[in-house]
Amino acid sequence: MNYWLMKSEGESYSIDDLMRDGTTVWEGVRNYQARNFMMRDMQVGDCVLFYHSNSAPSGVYGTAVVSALAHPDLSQGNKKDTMHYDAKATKEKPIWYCVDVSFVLKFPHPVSLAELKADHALLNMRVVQKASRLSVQPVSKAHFEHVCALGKK
DNA sequence: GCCAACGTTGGC
DNA sequence: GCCAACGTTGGC
Repeated sequence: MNYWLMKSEGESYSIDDLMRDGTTVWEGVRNYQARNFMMRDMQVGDCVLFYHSNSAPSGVYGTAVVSALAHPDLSQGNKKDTMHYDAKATKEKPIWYCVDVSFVLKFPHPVSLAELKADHALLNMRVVQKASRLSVQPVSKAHFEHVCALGKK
């Protein structure tokens, strides 16, 4: 069982959207490190901190669970999706993969990045480091549980 | 293989 | 909107 933090721009797909949908396909990741975490390390049942970036405030808004192993990201073959289309990918040899993620909980108290940064227990958490751009990051069990405790207050 | 140029991310 | 940090591309 692993623990993760996954980022979404609050404007494009929020915890409320996930609550409504129940499950979503985590399409659109175009970073090899993030892809590799999804492909190699994510298992069904892994716990996810759902992070809103570019939001007011940015921070962790709830939790989710990995509900399907990595599978080809269909948006790589869609020419109309200029952000995600990849001319080097084929159906036989996809480049990009993604998992499915299901809603678990929306925090009554979203934990802002400022709060995460101010908390000494989270000093080594990746998301609080400067310029932490990776959109899929591993999180320790202790950090995961600590953030959940803050969010449930 | 180096590295400059470029595009993207994301906090502020 | 600005800009620093980072990843990728492509010329050499």
